[in-house]
Amino acid sequence: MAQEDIFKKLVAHCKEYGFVFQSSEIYDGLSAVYDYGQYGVELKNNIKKYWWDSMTLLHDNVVGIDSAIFMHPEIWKASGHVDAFNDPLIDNRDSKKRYRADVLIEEQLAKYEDKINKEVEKAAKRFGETFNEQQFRDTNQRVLETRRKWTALHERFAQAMNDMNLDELRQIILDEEIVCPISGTRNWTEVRQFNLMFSTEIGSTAEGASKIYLRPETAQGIFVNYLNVQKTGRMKIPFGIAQIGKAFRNEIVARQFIFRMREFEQMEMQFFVKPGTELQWFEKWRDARMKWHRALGFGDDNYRFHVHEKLAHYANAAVDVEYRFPFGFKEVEGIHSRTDFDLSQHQKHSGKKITYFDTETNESYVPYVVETSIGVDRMFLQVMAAAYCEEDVPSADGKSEQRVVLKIPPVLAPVKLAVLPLVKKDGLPEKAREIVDSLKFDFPCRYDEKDSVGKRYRRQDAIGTPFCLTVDHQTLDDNTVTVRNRDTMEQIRVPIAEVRGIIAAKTNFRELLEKLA
RNA sequence: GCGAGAAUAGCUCAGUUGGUAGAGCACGACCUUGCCAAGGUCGGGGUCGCGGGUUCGAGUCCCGUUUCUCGCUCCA
Repeated sequence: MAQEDIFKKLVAHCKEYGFVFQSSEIYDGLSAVYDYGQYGVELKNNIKKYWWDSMTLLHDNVVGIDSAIFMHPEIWKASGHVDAFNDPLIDNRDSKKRYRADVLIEEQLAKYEDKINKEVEKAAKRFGETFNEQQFRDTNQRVLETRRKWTALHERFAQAMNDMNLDELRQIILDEEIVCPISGTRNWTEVRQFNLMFSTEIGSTAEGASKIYLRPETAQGIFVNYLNVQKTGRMKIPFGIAQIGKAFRNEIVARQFIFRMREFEQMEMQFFVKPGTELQWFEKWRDARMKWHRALGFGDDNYRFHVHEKLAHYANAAVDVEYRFPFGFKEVEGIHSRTDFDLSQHQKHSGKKITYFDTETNESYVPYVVETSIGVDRMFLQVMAAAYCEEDVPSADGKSEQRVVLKIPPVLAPVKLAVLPLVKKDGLPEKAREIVDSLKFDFPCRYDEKDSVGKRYRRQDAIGTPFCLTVDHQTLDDNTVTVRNRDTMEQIRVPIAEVRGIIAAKTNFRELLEKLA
């Protein structure tokens, strides 16, 4: 089956079985925003717990925080988001191509510079042989003319960018007769600005409200709390701060289901280190994070690193963990060596000294940062994609049929155990209810008595329940039940008293975390 | 954001030249069977995405709009 088909089925499955719904669906939906359903929220919470525990339990030098979504507007100037997230874009109506208006104008400036250089080069070569005063004057005139144009354009452009005057930017493109490289025409649309940050207002308008942004990443909440945590937690470098929280980006095109959403959740850990040691910590965390992914058992070959060739302005090393999705390898997590960019920027913009005094070396420095940043929603999609299976199984009449099963690692599964009376009579339902009541304090259990037991097994397969416990007539005699394994469909008969221990051992985080320690 | 296509029950879909909406599965109740789904009987559920227009009459034709899919574009 084509990989895209599997992806479509996965999306349909997510909706049909209560994992993910489109936001505001009864009002025709809201683009690129999704809600998690009754099983989705359980899976998502389990993923978050796996990450949180692996960070804060396994490392005594990593602590968590939960910072607010609203932050001081100056933070986004310091971080570079206000500038970087405000690109002016223009479309060519003929080629249907979109360009950054500022880039088009910069290219025009570069053309002038080329022209000047070529003239000068040509003249130097010619006058090396013979000198002609008239030619010299003409060349000089042309160079001066071009240089004048360059200067005028440069000033006009700088002014327009400074004011973010979109009409002026468009006018510059028209005046300079800039054409689309594809269509060669000057049939341009208006210049539009797509601010990737959502904004709202804080304070009552009567008293003069001020613009405030919904954070486009959670990292800055950690950076601005660096001093608080370091001091109150008596943290010594190296140490890390972990955070799970929502972030918001007004994506121009946000598609591919929950892979790219306008409102999404990040799990980020910023690890503060001594300058000069950042690359070895970068490597350590890169490997630790890969281990975390592979410990889930979806197959080591389905993960790979993607090393960034082009680095963001703040980074001196960056790598992605990619997973083989049905639509190709895609980024799930990023590990970045962010240098001291963020803390230095906040030091500059806030005017507060953000340095660490190292008592071992008696040095004072701005710490370097190694970041691990993973999207909860992408991780959720990755688990669902990896878990979704269509299997041929033998049916009662000897033929083969298909079952859809989510092979979610038991520790992440939304429901751990389904308790099923074999028949809906003879006191079996009552006995089954009794078992649910005794186990519901330990892990999520579900009771189901509707339809044949085979059908109930399939329903549990579809939501990834790792174990089904069946109460039959023998149970009433000797207090034993059968426990069915989701993946092998094999059953074992065990005393009721042992069920709690068996299920708990397989669904506890301890076993998984021990692989990472 | 641009272009093309689509939208009818929870899901998958049918619905003729315009004449007051159907199937299968799913769901609920009861009966029956009883360890790997789809026996029987009965039942609930749709202002046909939304808003206008044409018409005696619109699921069907026209316009707008929203959402989705695909392509382009974008993507710290």
